[in-house]
Amino acid sequence: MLGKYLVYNSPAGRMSARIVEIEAYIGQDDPACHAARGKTDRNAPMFGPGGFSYVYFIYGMYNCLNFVTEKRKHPAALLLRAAEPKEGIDLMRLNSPRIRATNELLNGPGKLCRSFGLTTVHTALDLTGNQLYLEDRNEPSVSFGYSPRIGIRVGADLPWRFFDSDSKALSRPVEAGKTK
DNA sequence: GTAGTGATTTTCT
DNA sequence: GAAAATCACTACA
Repeated sequence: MLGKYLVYNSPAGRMSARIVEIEAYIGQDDPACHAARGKTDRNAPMFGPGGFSYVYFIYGMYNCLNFVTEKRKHPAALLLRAAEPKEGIDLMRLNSPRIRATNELLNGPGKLCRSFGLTTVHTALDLTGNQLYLEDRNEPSVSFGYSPRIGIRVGADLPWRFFDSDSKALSRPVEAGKTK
């Protein structure tokens, strides 16, 4: 998924961004995964088939966007943490007026959803539709790195965060010795 | 430039 | 009633 393009045809216009940072949340054995304690109203999309969105509300102000990856009854998702704005940058600025640098419009899971205008009404969308989807533009493979996941209190020892180590739009600096 | 802390509300126990 | 897959502001160097 790293290096692919996220496209969102919003009511206000088309926006797209190159994905540069993701985290994996896999199954009921992963203590940090929302699905670890069973199915609830919130995490229900993860228990459905792959290829759907999962948006959840967190910390009273922010939303985070995930892509469901596995088949039915096998909860797993990728959290989109950061991306480089490509199209619709003006629209993103309207949603995040306090952010000045273009590279900072999408460099965090909360900011990514805010700049795109995504909320929980966008959860469980079919990613093969024409509203929210991925595009593979066949760009050269990226130099990627990995690190422990960020912002969680359990399962933080698993190195399931992956990022494009050449990007200037990461949510955290590249740590020494972590690139491949 | 980095480090520390308040904001704010849904969701689950 | 407490915690949460976060962000932005403030203080200080």
